[in-house]
Amino acid sequence: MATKRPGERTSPAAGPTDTRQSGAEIQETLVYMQCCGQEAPNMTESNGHRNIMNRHHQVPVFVPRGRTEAGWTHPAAPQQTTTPTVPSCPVSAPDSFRSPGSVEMDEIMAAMVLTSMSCSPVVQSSPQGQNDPVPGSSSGGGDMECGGGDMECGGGDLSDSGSSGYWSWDHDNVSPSLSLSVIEMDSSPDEGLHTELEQGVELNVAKRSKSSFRGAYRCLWPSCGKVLTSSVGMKRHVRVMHLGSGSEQSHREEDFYYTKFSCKAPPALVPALSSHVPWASCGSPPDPGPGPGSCLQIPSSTSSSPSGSGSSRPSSGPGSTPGSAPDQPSPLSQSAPSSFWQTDHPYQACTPLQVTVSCHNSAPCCWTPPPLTVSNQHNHHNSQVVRGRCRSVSVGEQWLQQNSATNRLTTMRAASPSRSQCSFRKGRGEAKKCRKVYGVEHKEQWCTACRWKKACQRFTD
DNA sequence: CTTGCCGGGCG
DNA sequence: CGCCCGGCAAG
Repeated sequence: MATKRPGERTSPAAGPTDTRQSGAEIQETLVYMQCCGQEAPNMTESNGHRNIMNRHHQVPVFVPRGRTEAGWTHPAAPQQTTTPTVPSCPVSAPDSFRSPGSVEMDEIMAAMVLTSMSCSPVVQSSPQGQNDPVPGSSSGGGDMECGGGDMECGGGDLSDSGSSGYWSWDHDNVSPSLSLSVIEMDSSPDEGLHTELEQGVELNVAKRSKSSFRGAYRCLWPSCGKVLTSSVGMKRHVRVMHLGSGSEQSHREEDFYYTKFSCKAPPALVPALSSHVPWASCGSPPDPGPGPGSCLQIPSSTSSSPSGSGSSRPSSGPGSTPGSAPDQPSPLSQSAPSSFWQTDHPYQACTPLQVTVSCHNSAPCCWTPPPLTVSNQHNHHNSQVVRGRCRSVSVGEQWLQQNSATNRLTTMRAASPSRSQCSFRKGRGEAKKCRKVYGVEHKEQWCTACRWKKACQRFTD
């Protein structure tokens, strides 16, 4: 587990997908970055390994586009005097470790990279993608390179942390979203359904992100459905109510626990969708839909990706790509989830096993095994992924439980009549047997089998 | 407890 | 084999 090739995972992170970066955006990014920069030290403290990354961008990875919310920063860095609210004066942050100028450059670079990363996990596989977005940076190629280097380093660090923190991302501050990437990559089989859905989702998300729409934020925490209009507020809510204000990580993780949804879409949908995700991810991950996908999966993935760690930073999560998924335009979201569920389970239950198990008798025996097998198979498929998920993180688990995906499965197992040793003994047939027909008194009229206490030959079922 | 039968033993 | 029966499982 320990070491993983940082380069592979992390560096590629940058996503070509999201290239649209206007000057304005950049500026915004800058602002945030700097704000973060200040924070960085604090955050870093907890995880020694991340230093490198932090230096350049401890950023909340996702840079809120289009809207500058002062709020974004404050939770993290209260001490900070300079209010980022005004995007126009990025330089204002005096605290940064380096001279403003250099910092600026690096930060910009970092920001871009991160931004891109957050947007498209897909990219992970293609390192080149990273650069794509960068071009925008007027600054210098040289910096670019540096940035890349840093990224890599960062990646390494991250991954390391990831490895160690597999079971508890809390430790490393590895946010759930990270896992996403992993899942996506690992997971294999995709079913048409899933794919379709995902595609749809993707599209929707894309649309959404492009067109800044106004929405509300809904807390995804299991039993909490709180809806707030401001992301800041939601973050705060999550942090305070669910994460506990104390933890530093919470700053970044809040993002995962809430989702943005458009006013149109009924909040209810949101949770549903997200809840499904877990399973969905199992089935179809491949399509790493950019940010969006990630958003959806986040909860579940959280747990799953142990190593995943690094690349997709927490950031991107829902927050930045806000809406992440949930609020899709109704139709999709609606259909998707429900279908997921229904399809899913039945499917699981029946599919594999029936085939696998050879039933001599039509009887119960056959049925029994299936569930078990199924579940197992399922797990195997995603092996790590699934397991990780299950085990892992609180949130993920909670989600799962909530949705009872797990529960159902479990239940199935338990419930499944483990008649076990199918002795093939015929259950009591409905047909009357000689004994019943003729009665004990007329034993002589019974068929020989019956007389011999064997299976009745006269009235076979 | 009653039934239906499997598994075996005996001749 | 033909006959019987001990014993188990389902109802």
